[in-house]
Amino acid sequence: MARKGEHSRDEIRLMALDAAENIVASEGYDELSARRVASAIGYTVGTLYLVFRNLDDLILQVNGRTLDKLYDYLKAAYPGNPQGAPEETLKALAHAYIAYAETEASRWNMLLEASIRKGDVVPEWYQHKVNRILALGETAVRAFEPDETRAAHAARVLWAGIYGICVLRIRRRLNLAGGQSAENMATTLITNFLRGLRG
Amino acid sequence: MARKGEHSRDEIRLMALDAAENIVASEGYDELSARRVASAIGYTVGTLYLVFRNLDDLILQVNGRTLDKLYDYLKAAYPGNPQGAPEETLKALAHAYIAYAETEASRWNMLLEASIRKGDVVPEWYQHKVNRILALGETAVRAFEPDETRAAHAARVLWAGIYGICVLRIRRRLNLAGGQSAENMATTLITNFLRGLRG
DNA sequence: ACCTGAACACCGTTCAAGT
DNA sequence: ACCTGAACACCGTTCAAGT
Repeated sequence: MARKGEHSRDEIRLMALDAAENIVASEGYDELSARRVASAIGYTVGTLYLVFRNLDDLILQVNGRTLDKLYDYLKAAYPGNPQGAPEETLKALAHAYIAYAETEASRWNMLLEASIRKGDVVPEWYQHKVNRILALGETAVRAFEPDETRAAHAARVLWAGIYGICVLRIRRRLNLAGGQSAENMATTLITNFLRGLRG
Repeated sequence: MARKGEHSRDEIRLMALDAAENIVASEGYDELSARRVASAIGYTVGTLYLVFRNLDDLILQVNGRTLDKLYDYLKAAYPGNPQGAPEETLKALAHAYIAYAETEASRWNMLLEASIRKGDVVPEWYQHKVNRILALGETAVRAFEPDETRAAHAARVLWAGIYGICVLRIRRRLNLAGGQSAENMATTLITNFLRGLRG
């Protein structure tokens, strides 16, 4: 199939990431394997290990792209001027986050599945992508909590809450009670938390 | 090894669940496999499939036992009379939940790892065990929200928040900022949410 | 230099065959 | 009746060998 020098190392890398995303999107995370990615791009498994450290590395890089897409998605939902109505801004952000987790369920689920092998640490570039997303909410929270450290703390707590709701939704653990939607739960969370923060 | 009739079907079942818990506790969820469980109890893999539908079924049953243990653990931390100070009760519950997730990290992580194969539904007995845990918080929330439906909703939102914090902790995604502990985050969440609920 | 192909040590699941 | 053992169709990862 693929002959020598037909694709650069970076081309192979991008082809592999695309292929991985397609497999996960169409058949689910469980169907993702190094062998399947390799055959999808017309290379042997061995080749993948010239480009990625291992399968976890490939997954981490797919997740990096997902975090970028999520960031863009949230930015688009961000209603212009945060000075206007910070509470509405936060709700819009949360609902956009939930909408992304839902419409791109396989991709978002992959963020959750990615396990950190013991000893490994989340790389710095990955942390950066996460922090950029958190920063979106932080700005809005500062309207309620001027102290920067406390605002950062509060924003993270809120985000963890929305995150928990999404995990329960994606893991299908939310049909426990009277079918409350993730959106309703997020609204309840934000409304009460911010009212409490105001004093 | 094991000869005919040496153990009843139910004995084999319990031996397998114990063995699975030991493997996960000592070597992590990734090391759990049907073959390893089988050899740990001195039977062939095939035997496991006489007792369990498949590996996911085995995992689900281990998780059922974990939910029971978690329930007992939370009950023990429950400070007697909820009439006394409901906010303290909720904080005690949340901190106990976090403490369990931390001290029994491998077990709690397994609850999260268990994926619902598409088409499958969480069985009724499992739902029941989850609901029993949620009910603990619900009672305390009713002091702030007399309406039963709304109290149930609020309790679930709070629980989802604590859950999210625990997921982030277990997935090692919490060392993002100034090392805020899960306990601090839970306290912030509960304090503000309840203050908001009060009006 | 770049990639292959086979090997190693594993998987989950099934089921004819043995005791 | 109860359990085995081998088979099937897969894994992740490595690395000598080919072009």
